Amino acid sequence: MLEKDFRQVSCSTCHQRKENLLGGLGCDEISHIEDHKSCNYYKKNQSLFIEGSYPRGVFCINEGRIKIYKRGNEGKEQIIQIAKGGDLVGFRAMFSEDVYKVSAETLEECNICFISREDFLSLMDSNPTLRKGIIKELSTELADRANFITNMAQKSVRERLAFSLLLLMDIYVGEPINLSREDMANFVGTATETLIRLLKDFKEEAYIETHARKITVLDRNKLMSIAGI
Amino acid sequence: MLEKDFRQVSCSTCHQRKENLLGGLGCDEISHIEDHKSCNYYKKNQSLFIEGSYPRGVFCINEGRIKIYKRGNEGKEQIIQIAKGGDLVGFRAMFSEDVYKVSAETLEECNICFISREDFLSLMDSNPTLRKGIIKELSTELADRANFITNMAQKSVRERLAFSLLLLMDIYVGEPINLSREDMANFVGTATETLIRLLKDFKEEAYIETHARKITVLDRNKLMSIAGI
DNA sequence: AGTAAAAAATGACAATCGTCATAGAAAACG
DNA sequence: CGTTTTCTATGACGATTGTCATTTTTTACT
Repeated sequence: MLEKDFRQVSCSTCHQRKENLLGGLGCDEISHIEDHKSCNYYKKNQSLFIEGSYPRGVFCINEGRIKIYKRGNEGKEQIIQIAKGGDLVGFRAMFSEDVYKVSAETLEECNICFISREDFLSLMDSNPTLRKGIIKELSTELADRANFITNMAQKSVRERLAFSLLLLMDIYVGEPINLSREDMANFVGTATETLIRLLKDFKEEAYIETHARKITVLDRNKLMSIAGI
Repeated sequence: MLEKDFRQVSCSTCHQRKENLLGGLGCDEISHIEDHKSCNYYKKNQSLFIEGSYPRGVFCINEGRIKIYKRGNEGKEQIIQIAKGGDLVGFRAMFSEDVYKVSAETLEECNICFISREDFLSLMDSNPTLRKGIIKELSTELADRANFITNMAQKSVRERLAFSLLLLMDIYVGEPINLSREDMANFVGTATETLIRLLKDFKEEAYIETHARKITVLDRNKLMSIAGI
């Protein structure tokens, strides 16, 4: 449970910022953001933005996890990415000068700051380090997605589930993976029933254990060999 | 068939350049590239770069088409993108300061210019228009790939084939689509045999016609409704 | 042009996976 | 604390799709 006074976060002391794309900012730049940003508390399952709307700025996650997803034709979500504390979200659409092509929604309680489009773009104009960081981030994500596409096309659901569990371990560091079965299925790219059946297999083979919806990985190496990495 | 004298292309008169990311360059910048770039003729099925190697610059396609692909664990290719005349290729890995995560190979005879990493990066430092163009391009491609992932996860092979044929129409403008069945299958993300069977269905339903390996779309609207767009 | 090699096409078959229906467990809520 | 609702789990079944084997067509090469 998040503290109430957590809701107003200071950029200058934010430990998340020091590790992320905004880590290289100067004091004056930070205080400028500090004065202009807004900081909000979000409940679980709240929407940050939806496909088709115009971006007005970027979201900087201080605490909590969110899903970035796209809806297919029948309305089914495909989760493209799960972002966590420290991640910047929603800047891609801003650069493409177009509407959002994906939606974002909190998976749990979150504290999230918001920096306006104008502030962020002017920061990028004046700060080459930030600029390079952003370009590098975009490029790295493109490579990740090429990999995601290849996995989708060539791996079985079982292999993709093993792969996804390993990815989720890096998102839920030190804690059990805590996603609804439907969200997990939409991340792996399968039907909820199929996902549940395969989780059961993994449980019986003792690669994972579950407590209610929470999943703990017991045999990381085995999952890696199933995932083919 | 490409003319021999096509092989040395001048940037200042290049009609491709005027339409692409390098369209906003100044005269001095162009002449600098002109002096430093190299220009090469490639045969069909020649490699531009492969996964795992370090990028030394960017490729600017003057004429011809190339495939960008990633190999899955069993060695099967997944085609991520097909680039054509005017496209810049291979700059993502350069920005991520890492090895290529994909490979590139010509699909036909090509004329391709090469600009070194140093030249290109310094051009980006000095030219804000180019920089913005690159960032926009990266962002747009990220959105495209989110869509690609969703299609892979949620559409049937038949739907993906219809979708792919529509994409290929934009790559083979005014000419029939000319890809090997294996490459098409690796683009759609299916087995070659399955692809051939579905092409046969489309042929029998008169949505396409084929002459040898070449495919002409007859009923664009029908394909759109199958693809779900 | 003629032959060799590669690519495309077809057939048969099995398995993965999605869908629908329903039961059971957990969570939410007054 | 019990009731409602949501989520998870399981069963049955069929369709889509991948694999292997083989034939036919096209392309490449001398």
